[in-house]
Amino acid sequence: MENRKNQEAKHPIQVAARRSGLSPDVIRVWERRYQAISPTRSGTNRRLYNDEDIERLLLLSQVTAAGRRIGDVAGLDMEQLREMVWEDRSAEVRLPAPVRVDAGSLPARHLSYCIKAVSELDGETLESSLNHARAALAPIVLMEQVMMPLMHLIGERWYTGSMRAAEEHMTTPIVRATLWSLKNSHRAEDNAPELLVATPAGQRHELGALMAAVVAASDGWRVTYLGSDLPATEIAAAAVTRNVSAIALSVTYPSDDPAIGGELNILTGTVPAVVLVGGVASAAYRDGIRRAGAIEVPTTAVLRAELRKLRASSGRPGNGALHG
Amino acid sequence: MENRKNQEAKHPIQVAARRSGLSPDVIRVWERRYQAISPTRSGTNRRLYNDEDIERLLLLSQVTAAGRRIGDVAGLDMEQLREMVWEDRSAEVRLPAPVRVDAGSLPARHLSYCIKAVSELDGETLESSLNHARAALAPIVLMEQVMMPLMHLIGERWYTGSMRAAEEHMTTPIVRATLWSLKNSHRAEDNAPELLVATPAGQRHELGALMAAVVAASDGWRVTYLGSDLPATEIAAAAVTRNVSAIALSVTYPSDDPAIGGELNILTGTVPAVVLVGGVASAAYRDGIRRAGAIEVPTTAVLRAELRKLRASSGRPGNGALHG
DNA sequence: ATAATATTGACAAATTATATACAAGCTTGT
DNA sequence: ACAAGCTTGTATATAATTTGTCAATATTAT
Repeated sequence: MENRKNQEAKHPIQVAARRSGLSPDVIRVWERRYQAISPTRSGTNRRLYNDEDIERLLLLSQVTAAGRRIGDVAGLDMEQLREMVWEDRSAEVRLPAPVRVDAGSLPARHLSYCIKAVSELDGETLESSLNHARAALAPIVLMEQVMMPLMHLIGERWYTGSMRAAEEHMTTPIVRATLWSLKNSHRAEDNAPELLVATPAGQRHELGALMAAVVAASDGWRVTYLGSDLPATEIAAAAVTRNVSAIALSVTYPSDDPAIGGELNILTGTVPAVVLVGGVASAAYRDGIRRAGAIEVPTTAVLRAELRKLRASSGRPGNGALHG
Repeated sequence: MENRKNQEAKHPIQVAARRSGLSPDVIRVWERRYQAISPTRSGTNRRLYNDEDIERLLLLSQVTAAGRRIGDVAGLDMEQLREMVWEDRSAEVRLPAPVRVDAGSLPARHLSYCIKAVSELDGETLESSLNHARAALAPIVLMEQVMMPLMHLIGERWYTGSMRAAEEHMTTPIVRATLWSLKNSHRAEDNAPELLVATPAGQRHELGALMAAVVAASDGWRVTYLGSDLPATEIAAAAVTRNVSAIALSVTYPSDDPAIGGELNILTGTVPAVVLVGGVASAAYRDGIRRAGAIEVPTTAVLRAELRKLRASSGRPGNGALHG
């Protein structure tokens, strides 16, 4: 689907405009003044763009949105433009911080109650155990030292055969509901920065994404939560609609197929927002993440740090990239 | 859906207009000017469209709505049109269409607030709208006249291209959380009958299952909720562990593969519990349900009736007066 | 008979192309 | 710092083209 660019397909200027985010006027004037593209013409003199023309327009709209002048970049070839987009993105990329794990006794006690309830398929008790833990522990501790070990342990026992899938299926909605109410216990202020949280296509486990949502909400962000298994084009569209300054993705399946990289490229290529990627499998995609100009966020602590950095430097860099 | 195209069925132009969203005038002029379709004629010269003609008209209306000119695309074949629709939908970054709703009854008014919030991807407002509706309406009314129409409408608009998948993905977790808290607002008594609620393997939409859980919980059942996409063997194992007297399943995808029937047979064959099957696609599995000895539950009202019958026949005596 | 459909012709609205103008934001030179 | 000039997106005007809608008339359906 990706290398299948159909060079024959000719698109009218309206389609080129919608896909690139530029207005037809700008497309025409870029052609006239700088020969930025050279569409063919129909029998009645209408401009016809092929897929490469449109990709070029998209690249040009990105580099100009990054502050460059159209007159300076109109003559560059595709490869130079692509490289320039990457450079502009990776200017924001920073290296992640180390990780730390702790095994305390109080969280461990709560965890053991939860495990007991799970092994008896007792949803009611699991729910009240989690609520007790929630009252006794800080949200981060609850998530990192109760919920995450709980899910991990269930998965492990399922793998070794001492637990069934049913246990995991009973636990997930309950943990999910607890996370949701945790997230909702924070009310975003009117001028709060906007964050999109989702799980890319093919990734169906959403607890990691919900934890990211909780972290962000507790840090004052307004979070739009899009759940799991959403194609990059949809995430991009939502990001434009909400005009978010950052997107957080959670990945849990490591995959031999580097499609996640392709999805990431779509995102970083079409949306003027910082893309953060976390989840237990994020390390497996490290190269793709870096290449796409996204930021790897291995832990909730790093996520929080990156969010704070973003908020501090929030000059709203890509504010006018796409006009309405 | 796919092999069910009846090539014999001939529809008058009014039907073609309704289904494609085009006016009869436009359909005729597209035929006259561009030979976009070639309907057969009746003995008295009326145009007669078959299902493929109508699908073609629908595709053409979609690609023109995406900015293409009818003169450019009228000659393409079905496959090219389908691909074009797909490409346009995924390449476009903006939200397609406006919304309009009419306010009538009380539930309809709540629904219209929800729809507005959804179309603006405003999760916060959607959530508070649902909470208002929850406070103002009975749970059954909330589910059947607000939540279900809302999800249905979103699906419909996604199908016609005026909404994106992102809207649905934002809405589902919020509706789900509301249902969950609805379910948790009922506390089961110690001697309450036990019910298992899940979605069989391959069925990933869990909202219907959650509604069943709410109905049962509000009727005094202790509900163990197992979420979505769970193989029958797992459901059976959980049913034995919890010693439930009934299992409620929700199916939303109709499938040519009668595997659901096989799954049902596993359940009814291994577990001494009544199996109830509901959900928007339950009618499609009617034969398999009946053959497996399960009960089809087309509506929440029927579900409630069946649950009460079960409780009256096998439940504890002296527990009859819970509520009316 | 009233309503719907078919045919033809015409027309208005929308889109497009081209050229020109203009305003806001920069460089640059002093 | 300030003015002049350049850059760049947007707006206007005009002509050509495309496209949706309407009107008039004849035929058919209910």
